[in-house]
Amino acid sequence: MATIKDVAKLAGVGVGTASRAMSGKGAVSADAVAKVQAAVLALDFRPSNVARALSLKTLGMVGVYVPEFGAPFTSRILNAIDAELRAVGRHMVVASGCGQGDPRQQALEGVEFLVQRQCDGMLVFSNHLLEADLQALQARFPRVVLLNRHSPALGERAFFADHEQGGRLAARALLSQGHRAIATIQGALDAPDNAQRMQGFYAALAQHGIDVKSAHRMDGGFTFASGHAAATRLLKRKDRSFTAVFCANDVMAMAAISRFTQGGLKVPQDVSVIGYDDTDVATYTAPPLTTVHIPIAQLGAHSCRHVLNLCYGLELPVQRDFTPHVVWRESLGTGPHPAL
Amino acid sequence: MATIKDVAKLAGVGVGTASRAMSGKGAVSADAVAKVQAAVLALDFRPSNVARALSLKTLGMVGVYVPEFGAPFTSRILNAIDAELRAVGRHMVVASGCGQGDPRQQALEGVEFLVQRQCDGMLVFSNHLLEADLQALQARFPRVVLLNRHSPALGERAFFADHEQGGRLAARALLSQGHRAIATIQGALDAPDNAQRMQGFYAALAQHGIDVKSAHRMDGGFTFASGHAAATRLLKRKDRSFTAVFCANDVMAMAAISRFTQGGLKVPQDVSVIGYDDTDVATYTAPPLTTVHIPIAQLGAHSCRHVLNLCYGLELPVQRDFTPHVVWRESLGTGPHPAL
DNA sequence: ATCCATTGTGGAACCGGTTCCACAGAAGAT
DNA sequence: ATCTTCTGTGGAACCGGTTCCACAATGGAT
Repeated sequence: MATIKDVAKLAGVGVGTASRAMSGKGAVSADAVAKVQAAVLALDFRPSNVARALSLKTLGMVGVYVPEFGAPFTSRILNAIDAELRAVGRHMVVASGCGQGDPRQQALEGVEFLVQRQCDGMLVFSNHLLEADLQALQARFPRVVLLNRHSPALGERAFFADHEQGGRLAARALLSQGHRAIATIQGALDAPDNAQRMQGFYAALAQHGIDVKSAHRMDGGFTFASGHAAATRLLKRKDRSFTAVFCANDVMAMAAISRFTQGGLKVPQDVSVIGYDDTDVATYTAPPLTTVHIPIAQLGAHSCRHVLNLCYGLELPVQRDFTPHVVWRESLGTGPHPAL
Repeated sequence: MATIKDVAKLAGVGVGTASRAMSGKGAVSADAVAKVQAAVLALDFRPSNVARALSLKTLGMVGVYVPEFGAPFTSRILNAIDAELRAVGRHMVVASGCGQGDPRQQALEGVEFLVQRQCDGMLVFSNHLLEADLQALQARFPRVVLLNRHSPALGERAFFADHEQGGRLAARALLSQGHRAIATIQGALDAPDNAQRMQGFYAALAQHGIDVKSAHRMDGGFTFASGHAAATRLLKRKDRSFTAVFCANDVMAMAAISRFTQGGLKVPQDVSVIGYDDTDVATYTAPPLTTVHIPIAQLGAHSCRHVLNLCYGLELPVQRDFTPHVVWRESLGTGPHPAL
């Protein structure tokens, strides 16, 4: 591999001149530039960005932590981030939660790994880190941005959608179709965004004096399997008075539809289902899923821009408003009551 | 940030000794080791692996190219790769296909990006690179491994499942359930693995003198939308004599089930559907999808090990046999003919 | 003719590790 | 007592870029 010294020698100039000629920073004569360019071409010179990184104290890379590549939001977030980074010539180093230990431990480890790799900045997508973990991280490594989660410690460096509003929207969608007897399958108990959407959901129902029987409140975990299991539990109840189910994400909603169908219930004729997230699968369930759209790609893109601004002094426009809305498809039918 | 010089000074030793004490390579007295360790702790010293990389000529990172994070296999492959890399203290740099240009152009760009970033090795997952592209890449950057695809240029550095066998298994599954009138929705036309599975599928049918009417052969593109569109076209045909559909991946199969259900056809009573890949969604469609399992996670893991062996002289065991098998669920019912 | 910017230049220092090398001192062999 | 190992050591060179600095040339103003 040719080095800058080879280039300088072949071009008949000093290394300083060669470096300036290539970077365009500093004064160089047109003649020198031409000679250097010729040498670069002749030698197929590619600068080592390890050496450059050592000198400039930046690798031009941003770390991204995701719990799992297959999780609902992950792919959209990563696509958005990669596009933003590549657009400005940076790249991403991804760490996912692996190894043994609980999810928090995995996240701590993954993040630690990224810190050690000397990323210039970091994007973290995790429900399992504690506020104290974030605080400690942020003290040691200031250029962290948190995705899909609020955090006092991070303040402006946390990007999140209004999940309470999302929950309210889901509730209103059900009420507007005449449902009153409602069941829920919530997401991971320790996930803040789960708590928010459920809170918004129950609050909007309460406004109309409606309550979800505790017997119809199922715990889930945001996964296919947990949604399937929760749906099974709902089917097994003797009291199957509910006419609609709110699932805290689409993955669980899809599994629930699958389970209901297997159990002989028709969606939406026998039971309506509303999901949350509007991930890719939602359009292609049977029937297609009515769900609350979360603009997660934008959230990924803008949080990435924020990191870029922090790390490289850029001034990319950053937006912080990620308002959810309901996408109407076919899994939500009309219920027995008048619309509210 | 403390440097090794600070550590050496505080410990009262030379930098050479400090380096040796930390790495454990070379002779150092127990006394020196103790002093260095104390200094490391006192200063919270973390070696710069940029500097280390410059000296050792390796960054300890492996590049991974994937066309899209949300594509069916992507998440399983990435999970597997990340686990393997982290297990040996390496990390991955991911580039996805973004920017404008056709998929081939995007792949070329993404791969080029990784080369320039000086990865030690590279894992490429792309159907769109031409054989000539692979040859050129491999000449310039020898430590490339190709995923899910055969390539003469790469030989042992290409890892792939036996998709012809997969296609045959799908055909036999349909025949064994008494189906003769069969429709197909194939994947991307330019994808080698699509061609292989379709070839195996048609060959196995032909062995029993059965043909798929050209009117029942639909083109797809491995995406939800393309599967949905193909199913729509099948529904619109006046001649709806088929009793089963083979879809070249699960994503299209899921969309097809959704579309059939919407069109008033019951799966599997009116039409059977068999998918391909056995991705996460397959278990939770309505009804659950019978499909051909491809051990893609193992393929990811073992190709990654191969790269590790190439790059770092490791001797991790590498397996190259990725035999598909059918996973029986409920979307495939019995047809009107005797089993074959 | 003298002075002062201005422009362009080569080389050295620097980034922070690893490793080679020369050399000191102790232990063992003759 | 002398000669050889052997262990441990500090410092210098090195990796390949960037940038600072001293120092020409060049040109214009006085």
